[in-house]
This record gives sequence, structure tokens and C-alpha cells, in this order.
Amino acid sequence: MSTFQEIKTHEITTDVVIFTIKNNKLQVLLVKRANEPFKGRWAIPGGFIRLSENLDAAALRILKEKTNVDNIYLEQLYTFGDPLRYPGSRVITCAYFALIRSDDIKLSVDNSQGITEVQWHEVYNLPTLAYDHKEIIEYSIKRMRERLEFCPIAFQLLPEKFTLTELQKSYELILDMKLDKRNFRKKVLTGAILKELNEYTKVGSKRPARLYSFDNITLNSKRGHFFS
Amino acid sequence: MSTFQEIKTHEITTDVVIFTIKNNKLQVLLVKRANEPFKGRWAIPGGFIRLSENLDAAALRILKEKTNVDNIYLEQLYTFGDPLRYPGSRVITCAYFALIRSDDIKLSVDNSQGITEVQWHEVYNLPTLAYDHKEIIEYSIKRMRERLEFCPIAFQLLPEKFTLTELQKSYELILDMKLDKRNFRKKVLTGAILKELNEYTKVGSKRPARLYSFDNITLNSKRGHFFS
DNA sequence: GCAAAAGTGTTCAATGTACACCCATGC
DNA sequence: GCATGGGTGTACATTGAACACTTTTGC
Repeated sequence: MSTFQEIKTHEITTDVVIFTIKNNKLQVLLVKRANEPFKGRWAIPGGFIRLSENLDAAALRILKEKTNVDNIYLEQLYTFGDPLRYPGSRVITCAYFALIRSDDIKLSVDNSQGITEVQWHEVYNLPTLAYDHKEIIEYSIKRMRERLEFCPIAFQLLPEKFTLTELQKSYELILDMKLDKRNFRKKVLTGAILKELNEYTKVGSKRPARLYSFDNITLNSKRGHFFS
Repeated sequence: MSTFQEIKTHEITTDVVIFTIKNNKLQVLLVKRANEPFKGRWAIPGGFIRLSENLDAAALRILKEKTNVDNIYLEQLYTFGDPLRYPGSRVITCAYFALIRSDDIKLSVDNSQGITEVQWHEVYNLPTLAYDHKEIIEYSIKRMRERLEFCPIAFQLLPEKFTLTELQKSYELILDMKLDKRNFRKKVLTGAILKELNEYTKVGSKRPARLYSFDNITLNSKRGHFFS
């Protein structure tokens, strides 16, 4: 083991900032650390990259371990490698961010090395975080906002069928600002990525709203443009 | 050493795609490998990240070793980590790209482990490259073009004082397309990043052109906007 | 005086922004 | 019938794109 200590240079991990919309808030998944350093602090879920998996696969695995979700939007964010970011050793982390739908997710703490809790936290009201994870989350919010200007990733936060008001709300939560209803609808409808359904919300106590879904065919043909 | 082989998981390097404009072409710096794998092939300059340096510093060091230049535009590009990208071991690379001025650069081969040559190559006419370096260069061209739409990074390729025609030419080389002279000038001049000098080119055999420089004060105040 | 590059404005189309009222439903 | 959120269109400003001629210099 001392041989290892002497020879090793770095460790490399992946941390995944997982966003969802829940209770009408933009939330991020955090895990509570069981051990030092930062025992008891909340952190972004992460883990070591296995020899046989590429970086995307490692991020997906971590996502799946915590949420049991796949088929989501996942994007490499940035690699953080300050020598002092990780007390006691040199750990470089390749950070990802993911957007998932909040319906039918059960968080799992099992199988988790050194984690006592897994929980959603409001993005705009975070606890003190371990390591440089605050910086990583801030950077991922910034990136998510940039993406939103050009591509419809907010869909990834919504259930399969959604109203335009719900879609607008998700944009507003991410951008943290109010948008104009008519301009918003004009923009997303001219984008030709929405499929208008002949279904309506089965009412609360007001006028039913038309449901839309994500047009996968159009989306895939535009993927090079939107997601590359 | 066998202990090392058994325990180690990954190695992490930085590769730096260094662009310049030289002979009226967009060029990229490549090194020729002396050893297997890919002996004799051209590759992007790179190297292992030292324990005490952060990622930007490692990229800067590699840049300086090859070109003896600092004070340049340098941006983290993407981290490439396919398990098969590096024959025989698992090497993850955090790629950067840099833009440098081509004047007063002498390339250095000395101090170079495993390198027999260092040379500029035309971006649009590259030799076969080692590893996944072709992919990395393509990705960096794409990123550089994206940046160019919003911020004036092409300055970084030019000498301190330059004409608008030279600036336009650098945009055209990066974007690989012709631009309209009047529209181009309108755009860069309204940007308020150029300082108009009372100096002119000391003529070849035509009308002298006004020189401009990069307005560092304005630039720094806009850095958050342009470069963050 | 002519070749060669520098310099200069206007028109049009498209896009983004501001803004207010009627509609369908549940109670 | 009224409260609640759903749905709709127009006018204006800003931005990007197309486009051609005059000016200054060296020879």
C-alpha cells in the first residue's frame, strides 16, 4: 500500500449534478456523507470511474445507482482538478449534469458506500456542500441556462405529456425569471419540436389545457443541431 | 512495478490543441512521436498532470514547453476517456485549446520526451494522427467557432496591432467561409472592444490601413461576459 | 493613370419584445 | 355568475444580411 501511495498520482472520479422539478421547484440530488472528510455534509453523488467504462457510462451508472433512471439528458460539464479541492489526496473529477423527470423515481441509499441519505434539495436554497461542489452546481446551472436558449432540454424535466404552461414554468425555474406567455408559446411552437396531442388535462377546477409531447422524430433529426 | 500495474486505475493527461495563423493559414501545432504506440505519427502535444498543479496550469506548462509562450487564450475543451482510446492502458485526457500569436515563436524540441519533431500543420490538411487526436482537433475547431460568434478571441491569433482586414481574415480562416467586409466592420466596431490607433500600415504598394488594437480595459470589464 | 487594397451606408427580412383581452371550466 | 388558469395577435425595435462605389497610395 505504501508502494501505491508513492506511485499514484491522481484519482479520477465522476460527479453528477442531477436536476429535476419537484413540488414546483428546481431541485438537485444530494447525498449525505457518512465519513470524513466532510462527514455529515451534503455532496453531489459521484464515484470512481471503472477501468472498462467510458466517462459517459460512469456518469450514467452513478445516476442509475441513485435514482434507478436511465434514458435521460446527460452532458459532460467540466473537469475540476484543483490540487486542493479534495483534502488529503489529489482527486480530479469529471463533472456531468443530468436532467430527469421527477415522476416515478424512488431514491436508493442501498449499495451506497459512505452515504447515509439521498435527498432532493432546492437549487436556490442549498445547504453547505462538501468539496468544491457548490462551484460545480453553480457552473451546471449556468450551462443549463445556456443550453435552454438553443435547445429544448427542459422537456427532460417533465412527464411525457405536459401543458405549455408546465413547460414555461420549467423554463422559468431554470432561468429564475418570469417569461411572457405569448412570446414563449410562439417560440416553442415555431420550433416544431412539440407534438400537439388531442388530449387535455382532466381538469382541476378550471379550463382544461391541451397536452403536448416531445416530437422524437423531429428531435432526432435536429439532434445534431440541438445537442452536438 | 507489478504492484503498480495491479493497483492503478487510470492515468490522466492534458493535451493542448494550439492554434495559430501562419502563412495566411489556420495551423495547429503537432509533435511527432518517437516511440510506440503510434511511433512516427503526429499527435497533439500533451503530458501528465503533476500532483501540485491544477489542470489549467498543466495545459499552460505544456504550451510553454513547446512554444515558450504564455499569456494566451486557453480554454478547457472536453475530457476524453474512452477505454480504448489509448492502446495498452487507460489514459483519460483533459483537452484544452489555445490560441497564440505566430510572431516571435520558436518551437522547441528539446526537453521533449519521446518527440522527434514539433511542427505547425494546416488545420484543413492534417496528416493521420495518433490516438483520438483527430476527434479532439475537430471538436476544438467547433468550439472555437462557437466562441467566435460571441467573443473576440480571434485577436489572440494576431499581433498586437492589426488592421481590420487582418482581423476579418482570421475570422474567415477559423470559420472557413467568406465574410462581408462592411457587415464585419460594423459588427466588430460596435462591439467596442477595438481601440482605434492613429497609426497606419507603413505601406506595401497600396493605400495604408488603419491599425487597431485590442482594448484591454474594455475587454477585462467584459471578460465575465465574453469568457466566463 | 492604373492597379490594389481601404474604406464607407442603406434597404430589407427576420427575430425578439412588449402588451391586454376573451374563453372554458368547476364550484 | 364568478374565480381561475387557458388561450390568442399586433406593433415596434433590434439585429443580421445583401449589396457597389469612392479613396488613397505606389508604381
